[in-house]
Amino acid sequence: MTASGRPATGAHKAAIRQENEVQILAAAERVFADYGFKGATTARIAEVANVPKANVHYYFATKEALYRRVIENVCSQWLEAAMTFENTANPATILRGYIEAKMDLSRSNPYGSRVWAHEIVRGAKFSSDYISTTVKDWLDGRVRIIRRWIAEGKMDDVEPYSLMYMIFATTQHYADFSSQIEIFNDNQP
Amino acid sequence: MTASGRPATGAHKAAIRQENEVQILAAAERVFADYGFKGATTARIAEVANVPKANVHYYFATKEALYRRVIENVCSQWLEAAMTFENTANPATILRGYIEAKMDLSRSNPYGSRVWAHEIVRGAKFSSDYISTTVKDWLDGRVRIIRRWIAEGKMDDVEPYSLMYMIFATTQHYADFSSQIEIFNDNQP
DNA sequence: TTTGAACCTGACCAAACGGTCAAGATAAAT
DNA sequence: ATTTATCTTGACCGTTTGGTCAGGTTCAAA
Repeated sequence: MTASGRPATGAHKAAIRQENEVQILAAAERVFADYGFKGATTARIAEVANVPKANVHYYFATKEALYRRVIENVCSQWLEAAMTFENTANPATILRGYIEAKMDLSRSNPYGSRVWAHEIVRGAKFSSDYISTTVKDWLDGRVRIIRRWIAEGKMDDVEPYSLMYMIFATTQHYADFSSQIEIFNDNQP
Repeated sequence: MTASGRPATGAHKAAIRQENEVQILAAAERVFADYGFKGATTARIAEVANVPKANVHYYFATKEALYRRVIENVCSQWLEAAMTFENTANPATILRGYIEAKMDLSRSNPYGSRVWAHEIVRGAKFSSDYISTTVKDWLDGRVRIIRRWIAEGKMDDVEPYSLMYMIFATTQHYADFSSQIEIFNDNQP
């Protein structure tokens, strides 16, 4: 095995590695979403990815390592959705853009959202380091921008953290609780 | 074992059964909240409840039966919180009362909320029957009341289901995602 | 005091699980 | 053509898990 996780030589070998990693990661995302960390089995992930179980362990040493990769992929997608904060439009436009980007992600990648939900509800056992550094820095940055808007009289004086939590809660709800909403909606998606 | 789950004779025996069931259910709620259905072990539940593992199975035949009891307890608590809809105050007062009752439950019983979150994120495998009957009937009833308020011009014309989902999402977020919020809050609860 | 139903529990078991490994297949470098 | 590194996989293993069970204890009714 390559130490770096990147192939040493050869374009074909590189393509094989790339393709298998992507396939296993996608399968893992689905299975972790449906069963949580403990409930997901490497055998099931292998089955969904269409590779033998031993091959899953060839590309990802442990179930935990695979899970961490899935978690980080999801979260980095979300952080990118907040790029809209950087432009100079008015707060209403920027926040609407962020909310729409977040809703789009909930629709296009509900599995990732549900993996994250499992992880946090469980107590963020594997992701607390990541949250307390990368994610917290990101959030504090957006909160500072909101406070500036308020100071400049561009928006109502709301508690910025509560506002962000409300956006998180509502946008992710449609992915995380989709099974409940579908039942309420007479099983129509 | 009694077939009905209720003791046949004797006040003392009845008290023992009652006390053990309550203790096991409380322990199960905590453990299911922390680990999800699959991740929770009957051994851990027994440990938290301070009874031998075999005794857990004496009172609850299977892990699934115990889980179902926990789930139903949580949901019936929530349905009771919506009693405020029945009185004749104006919509703003009624909705504020409901939201406050829901927030109080999130604070007083975060474990139950998190068990429910695990269950729904996983796809509502064990609770879909309950949701499609009891919970759906309850929700449709509240939606009819909101539609009436709108028709009477007592509140803005918002989509009632979306409003209810927003209340669910925001009130439960503080219990379900408390580990994330605590980290954002510099690990102060 | 006897009897039997309900309660209690240590020891046990089969199944499922994450992970390992040796042996073979493939492809790039020499 | 040979070597070497990477990829592939069926078979296997130790551990954990939900659940069982036989044998014992407690308590109330008769």
